[in-house]
This record gives sequence, structure tokens and C-alpha cells, in this order.
Amino acid sequence: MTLAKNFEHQRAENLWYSHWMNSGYFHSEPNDKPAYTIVIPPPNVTGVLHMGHALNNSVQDVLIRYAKLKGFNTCWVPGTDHASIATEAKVVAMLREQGIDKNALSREEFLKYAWEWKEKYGGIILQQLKKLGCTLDWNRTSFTMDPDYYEAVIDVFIDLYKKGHIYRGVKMINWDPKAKTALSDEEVIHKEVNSKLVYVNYPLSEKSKEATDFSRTHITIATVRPETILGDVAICVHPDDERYKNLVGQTCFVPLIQREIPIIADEYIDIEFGTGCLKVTPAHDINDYNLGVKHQLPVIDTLNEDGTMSEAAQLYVGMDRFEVRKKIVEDMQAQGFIEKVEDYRNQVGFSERTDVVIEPRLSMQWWCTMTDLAKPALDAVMKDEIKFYPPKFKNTYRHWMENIKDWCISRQLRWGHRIPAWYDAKGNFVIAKTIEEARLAFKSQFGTDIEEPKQESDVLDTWFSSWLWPMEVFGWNKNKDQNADLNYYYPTATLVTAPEIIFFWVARMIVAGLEYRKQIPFNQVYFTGIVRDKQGRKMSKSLGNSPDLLKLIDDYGADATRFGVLISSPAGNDLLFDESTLEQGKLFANKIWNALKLLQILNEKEKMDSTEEEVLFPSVWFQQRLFEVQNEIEQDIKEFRLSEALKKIYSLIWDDYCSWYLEWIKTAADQPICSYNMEQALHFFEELMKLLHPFMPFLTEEVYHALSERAAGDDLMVSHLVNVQNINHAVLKQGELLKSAITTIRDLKVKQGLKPKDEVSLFLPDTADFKLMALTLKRQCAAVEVVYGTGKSEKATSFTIAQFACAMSSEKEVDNTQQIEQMKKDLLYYQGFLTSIDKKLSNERFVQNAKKEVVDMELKKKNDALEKIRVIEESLKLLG
RNA sequence: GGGAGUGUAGCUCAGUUGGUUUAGAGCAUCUGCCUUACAAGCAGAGGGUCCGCGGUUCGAAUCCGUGCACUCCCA
Repeated sequence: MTLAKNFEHQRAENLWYSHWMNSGYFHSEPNDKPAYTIVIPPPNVTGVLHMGHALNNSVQDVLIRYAKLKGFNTCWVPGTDHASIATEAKVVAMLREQGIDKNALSREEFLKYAWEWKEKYGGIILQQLKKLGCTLDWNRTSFTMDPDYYEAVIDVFIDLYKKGHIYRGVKMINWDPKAKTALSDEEVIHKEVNSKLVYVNYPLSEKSKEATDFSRTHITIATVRPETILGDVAICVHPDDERYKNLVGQTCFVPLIQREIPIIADEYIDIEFGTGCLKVTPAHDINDYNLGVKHQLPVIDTLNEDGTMSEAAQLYVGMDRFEVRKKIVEDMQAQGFIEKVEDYRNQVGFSERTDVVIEPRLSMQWWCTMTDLAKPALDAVMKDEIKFYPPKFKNTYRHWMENIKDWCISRQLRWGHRIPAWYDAKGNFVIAKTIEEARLAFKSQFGTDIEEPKQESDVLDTWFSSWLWPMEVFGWNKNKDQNADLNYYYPTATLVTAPEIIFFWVARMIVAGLEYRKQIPFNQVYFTGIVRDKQGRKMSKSLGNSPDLLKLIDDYGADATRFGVLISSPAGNDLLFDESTLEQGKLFANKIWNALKLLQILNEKEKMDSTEEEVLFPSVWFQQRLFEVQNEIEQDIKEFRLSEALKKIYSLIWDDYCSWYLEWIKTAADQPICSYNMEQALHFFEELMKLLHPFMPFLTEEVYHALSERAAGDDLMVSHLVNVQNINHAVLKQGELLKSAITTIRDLKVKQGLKPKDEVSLFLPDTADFKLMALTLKRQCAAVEVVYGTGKSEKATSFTIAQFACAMSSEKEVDNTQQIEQMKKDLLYYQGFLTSIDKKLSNERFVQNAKKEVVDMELKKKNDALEKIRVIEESLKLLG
């Protein structure tokens, strides 16, 4: 077979992905082999592939493919989550384009559009994952709103309600005025922003002025949200604040609307902040709300759900909150209520999904108590039943779990799992799965016959469904006990996810797994880093710094893309994405392709048998090197050091195999090649492809098939790694000596102004180690003659390989200036080195306290250094 | 404000319980090579006050304290 000049990634990607798929390699069924299972963190059904996914899923694919090579029955479950806020926003936008108002539609009509949208555009990302080469078991694709999944979520809600974990109540919640829904605390992102701190004068009432002997006419407060003034119900000062002591119990007027409000005292107030006076607006601030409850103040809700002013505000009704923020300051300025305005930086909450400023708002929501549920989930991680990589996240997890708050699980949306609560006209409610059961429940709980109980319109938080993911993808709810899949695949092996969702998702899955399966959902969690751009900025849609992944895959190939992402992803650290690493991946693919071409050329040569140690040494050495690296990689992958593992394979292939090994076994064009070396070279290359396969699956599969004709079903993806045998370190050392001999001689030739091809004679020590080298040195350094022992010609240049004295001569005129300089430099280095060792060894406390091995090592280092110095000095004398 | 990290070559990072050196790798840089797999390559080289200061120790990039700079999470 003639090979193309370069590796053609597009052809290989299409060919092999469909070949693997048609061969059923992605699908798993329980069998007697050990299982290795991963459930994908379900991307939003609205999602498109971005760098975060590429990293996350490349990592999972490496783990799955590696486990497969190690003989596990692997199963990687794909799927998407319904992402209620994001999807609903997309559907609403689509409807708006068509001139349809969401509110004009019934719930059923809206959902029909939503499902249509989902069928048409949802799950694009799953197709994109195929481009990346992901080994996902497509027969097991799940969606969090599949009928069975939906039912599972509802059943869990009902169960938790029965157990007393779920309740309904009015609380201050995070309100997203764009999505018009409540959000959980975790969905709020705090950012520092530039604001204006407005100082407003509240005039004292006439009787209060009188009561305080006209010592002042007004009280001044500072606020960054002046529009909330219209909802003020009190002014609060610290009871110990001497400035205001006489004002407590008096009243003042809210500017513009002249509402008379009391001045109260509470220790909550920070005397230092602003003027030391706080305006109290219970409807729009959680702390004010608590103050209001404590002091029995009324609540005036001045905001509508869309962020405009309500009737209760009296002024600016229907205007947007931010417009009012400006307008009210102008109006108060005109009427003399403004003391001053200062620039101010403060933290403001933004919606994770819509990026609008969150309004604290009082509202009736559904809640899930977490304290009891969290306890076993905390223990599982603290006791390392579930291991976190990197372990620093244990702390983060513990902190959150120990301070866990009730979870706001209702969302004012239509797309999602509708809460199974049913109301009568009076506002009584029952929890029931169906309307029939609801009727029965009303009968038994309230003794009433309610023909048409009205179901709750809110749906559940998306995370309330995805916390069941590792169980429900295996059909947990329908079949809890005799479920062969669940029993085999659960607990899953590894969860790979981003640290950002440790609370949202990871913690809650552990809670759900322990509550419902009495088993942890996964044995270990690997948190990948955050993908940043070259300048270290987080990749985000708003910055527009996220590259188009499909284009990258097109340009560089899926293998090169995976290479680029994985090589720059150290365990537990952030990843700085730089397109040059993809270029590096592409070059690597090309290098491998060329090695393949060389192997083919060599294999077509005439063969000869040899038993000479010197001829066979390269293969003996590389076998050991391969075992050595294979062991290291196993350890690296176990500890999720994927970039390290990849770097080692990269260097093993490029440096050890291509640059050293192949050069060593190569023979001149007209010379036959040793048959053993040839067989081994092919065998090693196959093993190298296996090791690299998890990282670059397409290229390696292509190479595997190009190496020889394979029987049906003989594919690299389903092959197994050979077992590593005991490593022979003496052989490895011998190889290192050979490498350093070649490098040293080549360097000397450069320094002497000789061309690589210029012929030289070598004079080497008469030892077994050096005697193995003649053949290779002749080829690698253009040595026409290698002489062992002391005999050497007059004009030979002395030099050292490791600490051994050697010499080299050439027919050509050589210039030794550079070589002499180098040796002088070396001499200084080793003399300094020797001094530092002598210092140690002459320190009695060192000799007494240090371990024997350490002292022995120092002694050996000293002897080596002494020998090296002796040889260099001697060489210099000869050169001088 | 509370917590967790990070700081090593121009850049990105290794450096595993302190003891193979006067600290390594990739990329970038410099020099020489179109050597019949690969110039998308080969060969060779240079490059560091291990953030500053103090301490523990026979011995510190590594442990402790402190200062500085940056990052992330939480309120």
C-alpha cells in the first residue's frame, strides 16, 4: 500500500468513527468483566460545543479509551439536560421573532413550541461530540425530560415532601426580572461594579423637630439604590450612636411622597458606613426584611416582576428600575433632598443565565431543606469514600455542606418538571402525582370534593432533575431492585466536571445517590481547570474569546485539537488555550505518519539474521524504555495527570523512537536490515499507537491498519496493552550512555568546525559498555574507525563522555579553541561542585545526622567529580 | 469581610514524604545542515537571585513565619 504524503485527518475521522460505531464498540452491556463507567455531565440541550466541553469530554474520552485498553467493560453515557431557563429564553426569543407573545399562549401551546424547538435544535452538541471522537454509548442517550426521567423527578419530589423535606413559604428570593423567575443562591453571580452612593435628606416631622429642640431639620441616609426609597418604611440607627440617640422614636418623611415613617434603633447598623443611618425597605433587601420582621414594619413592594415600578410606588409607575434610579435623583435634587453624590464600588448580584441585575424580592416559593440530607454526603467526601482530584476541593465542599441553606427549587417557568401540587379555590394544596390522586387527597385531607383542582404552574429547578442523573440514566425509578444495568454500572467510576458546579450538581448528586440508592454515585471526581485565553481571561460568550471548535477540528484535525487541549491541561490547574498547541499536535501527527512511511520502506528491504549483541542492542534497549514509560503513564492517568502522560508519550515517540531507536536500527540503502530489529520496530510502533490511542484515536487507528492487513474486528480501539515486565535498569543506563556518547561527539564536531559527514576516528575506553557502541557510533557520528584502549594518534583531541576519557581525530584541520573553552568552563563547574560536596562532607553534623545512603551518595558524587576533573585536566594538558 | 490557591527560563508548566548535583521539559530564541520518513524536518547550543525578607535544619525550590503580587470560591 502506498501511503499519502501526509496524514489526512478528515478522511480518517469519518472512516474510523463510523467503523467503530458500526462495529458496536461504543455500546456496553453488563458482562463478567469489571465495569468502568462515566456519565457525561449533561450539556444544556441548547448548548453548542465550546472549549469547556472540548476539555471536559476529551478528558473523559481518554479515561474511557484507556480503561478499554486495560480490559475494562467501559460505558460512557451521553445525554442532555433540559436547561429550563436557557431553553425557555430561546423559545421565547424565537416566538417573538414570529410575532408571538409568550403570555398570549396557553401552557400547552407554549410547550408544544418548546418541544418542537427541542426536536429541531436540541442536542446539536451531541453530534459535535462525535466530531471530537467521543466513545459515547449512543444507545443509552438520556434527556432529563424523557418520560421515565420526568416521572422519576416527580416521584422524588413527592417522596421528599412526604419525608418533610419540601415546604412552601414566602421568603426573600433572588428574582431575575428578565427571565421573571426565582433563582437559587448558586445561580447568582456577584460582581463588583461602579455605582453612585446618594446621600438623601429625609425631613423630620414638625413634632419630632420640636421634640428634639430643633437641633436638626432632617436625617441623612446613604444609598446606592435610591429608587427603593419609595418602599421605605423606617429609618434605622445604631442604639449607641450618640449622633442620633435623641431621634430614636421620632418620625420623618420619605422624600417626594411624604410618607411619615419611624426612626428606630437596631444593633445591626454599621455606625461607620455612610451616615450611620439606614433606610429600611423590607420588600427589596434581605437584611431590611429581617429588620422589618423584628420591628413589625409593613412591607411595601414597589417593583413589578419585570423590574418596573408598581402601583405601590406611587410615582414612576411602569418605569424601569434603572431609569427611575436616575430620574428620582434628578427630581430629589430639584426639590433639595440630595445632600451629595459619591462614586462607589460595590458588589451586585447578576443572573447566571440572563446576566441582568438580580432583585431581592419577597415571594412564595417551594423549598427543600438540606441540612439532614447533606450530612451523609459530607461524610462520604471527608472520609474519602469519594475521592476529589485535586483534593483542595474537599475544603470548598465541606464549607458549603456545613453551611448549607434551604434550596429554592421552584422556578416561574413552563419548560421543566411541573410541580405536582394542586390547589383548591381557597388556596389549600395537596401533593399528588395525578389529578385523580389530587381529588382523593383533597377528600381525605380536607374532606372536600374538588372537581378541578388547579395544578401549580411553577416548574422545578433543572438541578432538581440532574441530581438523579447517575441513577436515572440506568432506569432507576422504574426498576430499583432487579435492575441489571444499575447493579453493574452504579456507582460509576469517575465524574469529570468543572469546579464551578461543585455545589449545583456534584454535591447534590452525592446527596441524591445516598438518599435513594444508599450508595455514592461515583468513586472519584476529577475537577478540570477553567479554560482561559492566552491573556488568562476566562473564555466566555460575552468576551467573544472562545474559538470556533468545529473550525479548529476542520483545520487541525480532531486528534490535533485533543492534543492541544490535553497537553496544556495540567491536573487541577487552569488551561491557557493557545492555538499553537494545536499546531504542535498536527506536527506530531505528521511525524508519526512519516515514521510509518519509514517503517514501510525499511520493511521492504532485504532481511538478515543476527545474534550480535551490538546489532540487537537498540531493540533490547527500546523494549525497556517502552515498559518504563508505560508504567509512568499508568500512574499519571490514575492521578489525572493527563498532560504529563501525553508529554511522556510525545517524547517517547518523537525522541526515543524516531530520533534514537529508528536511527540506530536503520541501515544504509544497499544494506539488509536485521530481521529481529525489524519485527521489534513494528511491534513497538503498534504498542506506541496503543499508548497514544486514548489521546489521538483517529490517527492511531489509521496507522494501526496501515501497518498491516487486519482481520475483521482487529482494531486498535478494542485491543489491549501488553503487561509490563520487570524493568532492566542496566539496559536503560547503557542506552543513556550511548545517547550521551553520540551527542558529545556530535557537539565536539560542531565545535571543531567539522561537518556531520566528516569522517573521524574514535578512541574509547576498553569497557563492555563502550564495546557495544562501535556499530552505532560509526553510523551516527560518521566514525570510520573505533579503537578501544590506550592507543591513540598524536593529533587526536581529548574529550570526555560522562566521566570517561576519550579522544577523536580527523583527517581535516580542526580548531580546538571552542572545545578548550568548553572544557575550562566544565572544569570550573566541577571544581565548584566538588567544593560544595567537600563542604558537606567536612561538616561533622552532616556525616552524623544524614542517612547512610545520602552520605554514600555524596561520596560517590565526590569520586565522580574528582575523576571528571582529573580527566578534563589531563585532556586540557594534551590539547594545550 | 471569610476561605482556598498560585508565584521556578521570554511563554506554559514539571519538580512526588526536605538529601543525584550549582534546578528540568515543551514552545519560543540562536548556530549549522535540503543526511534518500519528515525543512511541518535533522543536529547542536544558549538561557534561571526557584517573588522579597526572616526562621527551622548538617542540608530548603520543597517545611514554618512574614511581606508583596496575582487568581478563584463564598458572603
